[in-house]
Amino acid sequence: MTAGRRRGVELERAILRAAAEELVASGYAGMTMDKVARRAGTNKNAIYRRWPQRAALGVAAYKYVADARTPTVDTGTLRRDALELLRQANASWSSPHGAVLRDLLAAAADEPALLDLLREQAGGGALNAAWFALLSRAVARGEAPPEAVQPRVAALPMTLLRGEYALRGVPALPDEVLVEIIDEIFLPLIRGRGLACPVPLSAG
Amino acid sequence: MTAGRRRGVELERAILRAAAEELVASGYAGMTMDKVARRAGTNKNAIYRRWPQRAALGVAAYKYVADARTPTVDTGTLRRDALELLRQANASWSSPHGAVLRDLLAAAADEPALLDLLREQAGGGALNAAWFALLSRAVARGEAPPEAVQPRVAALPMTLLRGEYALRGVPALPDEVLVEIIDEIFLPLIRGRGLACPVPLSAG
DNA sequence: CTCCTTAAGGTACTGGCGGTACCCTATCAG
DNA sequence: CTGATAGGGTACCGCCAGTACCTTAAGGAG
Repeated sequence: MTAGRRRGVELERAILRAAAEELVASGYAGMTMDKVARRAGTNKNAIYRRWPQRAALGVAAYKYVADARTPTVDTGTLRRDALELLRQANASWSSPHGAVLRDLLAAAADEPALLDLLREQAGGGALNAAWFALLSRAVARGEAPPEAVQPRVAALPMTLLRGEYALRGVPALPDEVLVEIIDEIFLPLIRGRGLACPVPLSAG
Repeated sequence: MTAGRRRGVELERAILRAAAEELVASGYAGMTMDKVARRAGTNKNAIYRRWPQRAALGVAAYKYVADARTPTVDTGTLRRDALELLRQANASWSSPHGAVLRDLLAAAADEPALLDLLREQAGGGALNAAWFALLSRAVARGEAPPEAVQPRVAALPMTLLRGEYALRGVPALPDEVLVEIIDEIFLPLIRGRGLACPVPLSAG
């Protein structure tokens, strides 16, 4: 056996791998330091030497699994672009990887420092950029008014998706919900932002 | 001293009161059974005889504080109605009472049975009805098209408010955010739902 | 008033957890 | 070869949820 004693990066990877496995197996609440140590074939000391808090290990383990793929779509129409992006997000969130993320988010309610790290992962950077790009293309095609390119509009579908996940339980959202979000809210809003009428539309 | 030994309802109220105080003082995570028992001047037995789980006590304690006021507004215009309702919700959520609710919601991520109870409290019933009433009045006044009276539209402002709370931290949302939610999203959406154009508005 | 059921009080315990201390030992740089 | 570094093993502290067991006050039935 070339066993020897693992050191440095090698051990660190082993710990992260073990932590990630515990995370997907038992959730954050079940990711015990002892269990991670045992699964990694080491002991708590080696873990605490690297991450001072259990929560820090949780975030690190999540990052270790998260592959941070940047979603890109370009189907040619606004509606199909939006639907596709939303479907990708739904698939991602309902995967084990997403379950871990949601679990971590819930668990880290009292650890404000870690919340920031997670929020970034939860759909901050790349995802938002994708929605902006989608809107810009729609404007270029004449499918949407220029006023629609706005942060709050771009973030809306993902916010609604999050809302649905918060409202319902764990399982993946049925596709009809995604279609509703797009057809009942997102697209009507974009249409409505074309009309700059501060005064009610009654009168007519 | 008329001390005596408290029994039945009297003791139950004392426990609930103590639990509620611990809840607002230290959050759900800090609401220890021992601390509740000590504050109530009793012991854990008396608590476990009534609530089999700590989470059950948490929910009961929350209900004990929650006053379940039904919000009602009627200012005469859609925009002011919506803004007022949203401001009330914001004030309620940023109050200690709201902090407890958000804390409980986060903590109960792995207790699905309790989630339902909390979700109801979190703005399910009465609040939704208020938004429906608001929309209906706007339609009656001619301020909104009848197509706007729809569950997803009614729930939208509260969903966005929740989204902002999830995104940012604890503190109360500044009023500009509420105004933006109404002016940039809610009202344009209602306007947009008047135009039933499945085909893009380009072409013109 | 007495007795007896009921429920509250007190205390101690189990088991699991996060986190720390201490000491032993393998590894690697010099 | 040697000494600093870091991994390994183990025991420990304090805290917590939940349980067991016994003592003691309260209140109703007779």
